[in-house]
Amino acid sequence: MAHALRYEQCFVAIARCVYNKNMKAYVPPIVTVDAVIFQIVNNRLSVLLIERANDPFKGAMALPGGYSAAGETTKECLDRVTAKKAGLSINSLKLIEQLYTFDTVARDPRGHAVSIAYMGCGKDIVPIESKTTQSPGFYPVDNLPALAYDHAKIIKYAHDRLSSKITYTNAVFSLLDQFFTLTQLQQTYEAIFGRELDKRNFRKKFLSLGLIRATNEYQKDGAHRPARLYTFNSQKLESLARSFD
Amino acid sequence: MAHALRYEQCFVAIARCVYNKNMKAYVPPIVTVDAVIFQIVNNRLSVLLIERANDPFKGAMALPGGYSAAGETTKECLDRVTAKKAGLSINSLKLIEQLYTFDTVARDPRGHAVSIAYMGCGKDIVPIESKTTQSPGFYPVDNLPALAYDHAKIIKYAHDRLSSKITYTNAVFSLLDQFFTLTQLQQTYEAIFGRELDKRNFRKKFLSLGLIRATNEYQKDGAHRPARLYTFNSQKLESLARSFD
DNA sequence: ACAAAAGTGTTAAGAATACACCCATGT
DNA sequence: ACATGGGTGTATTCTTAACACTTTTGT
Repeated sequence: MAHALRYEQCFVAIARCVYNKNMKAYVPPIVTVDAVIFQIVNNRLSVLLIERANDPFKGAMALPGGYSAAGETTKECLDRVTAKKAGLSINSLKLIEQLYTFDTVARDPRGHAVSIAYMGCGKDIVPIESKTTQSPGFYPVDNLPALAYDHAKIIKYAHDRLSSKITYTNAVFSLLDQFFTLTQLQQTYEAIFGRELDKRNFRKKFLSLGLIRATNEYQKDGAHRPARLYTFNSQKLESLARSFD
Repeated sequence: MAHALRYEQCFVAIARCVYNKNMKAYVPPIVTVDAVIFQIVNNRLSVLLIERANDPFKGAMALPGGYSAAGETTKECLDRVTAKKAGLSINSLKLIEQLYTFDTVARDPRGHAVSIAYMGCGKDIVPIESKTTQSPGFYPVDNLPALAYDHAKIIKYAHDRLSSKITYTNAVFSLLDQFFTLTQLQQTYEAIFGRELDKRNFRKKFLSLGLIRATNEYQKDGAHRPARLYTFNSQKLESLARSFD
């Protein structure tokens, strides 16, 4: 009975969605979420992938994602599915934002799916494996394996968004430790842009933006002069006075 | 029987979405689309609104929008609902792009709805009224009536997107006629930014971008010197070499 | 002493800003 | 002739881009 009631509620929900073109009843599209989670690994921009446990695309690498249910926001849904499949909570990220909603009818072989993609960034993210995780791991974006669905396109979209985001906001903070050297900062930009920047110009310009401040700490890191550590004035996303690069 | 079969298919669709947290069955969220359609009216940025025919928010002004069904892309859905409720096809727009997906659980009083918002721009758009249209009209964004749902927030989001879009792309073309004067171009920027620009600097900079070319035509428009007409080299969205303003 | 990365300044070219008058037309 | 909006240039400041050597440390 309780079940019957719920199914009736489903019917009500569907009935609202029904659209009578050509007198045919339509079902609502399935809503899924997908996460593009970046971090810097060995000075390379890398993205979190899992290995699909089931068909379709069983065995292929894919972004962590899953079905959304009514009553949870898509962000809550995202947290649930990344925790389950990739062993990490989006709360451990320093930045998470909605990217784009991908909706080609033929996208998912099982039927029409609307996928709301999010982009997240963090530092020193380590997936915690469990019975439900599917071999999560980070893969450099410039050398990705074959991917399920249209996930290669989604990753490219996220990478493009991140590239432009770091030019007009302080979004790099999300890929760095709280304290970092100017070289680490520059290498993060270079990893995302995929090209080298001039050291003197980079430092001059970045310091002039007033986003970061020097600390009195130094990082000793081998047989060379120690590097001064800097920190962001704000760990929240802010727009730059003038855009970068 | 045919109906029973379809409902079964619905169940299958829902069953895929069911998520058993706390052993409760969940229904998928409802997917809707909303259109933020801009045009310049009397040198003011204006947005297309309809008057809601039904509850909730019956009688209030709202963005045209409606339920998405499986088997159509969200853009196809958008075209269908704007044609029905506002009497215009999105094909009559010079620009249409997906904005953001709004998904707060409490957004729609009827239940959890995920709304995929699109932004469109055009010139000389005239809604064609029919039995299904709901008093469509354009309202200046700086003087909007009370709006249903969270549509005020969606319009602000679209306006912000448009403001930044015209600084790093040639997107203004979508709000202008094929041939236009530099004053019209400047007024379009001013209407979107909500502030005045210097005439000489504006012209110098815009012409230096190489996006438009002068024609040999002039627009005579009253008791003053006729204005030269210009045209965009491309009517497709392109990025600017350096950003504007 | 040497290897390795950190740190630092100048010059030249280009872009942004501020600002005021003459031009062509219709009445 | 006058009212109206169209059209134009210069000087200053700021920003960008190109470019090479010295400093500090560990071995």
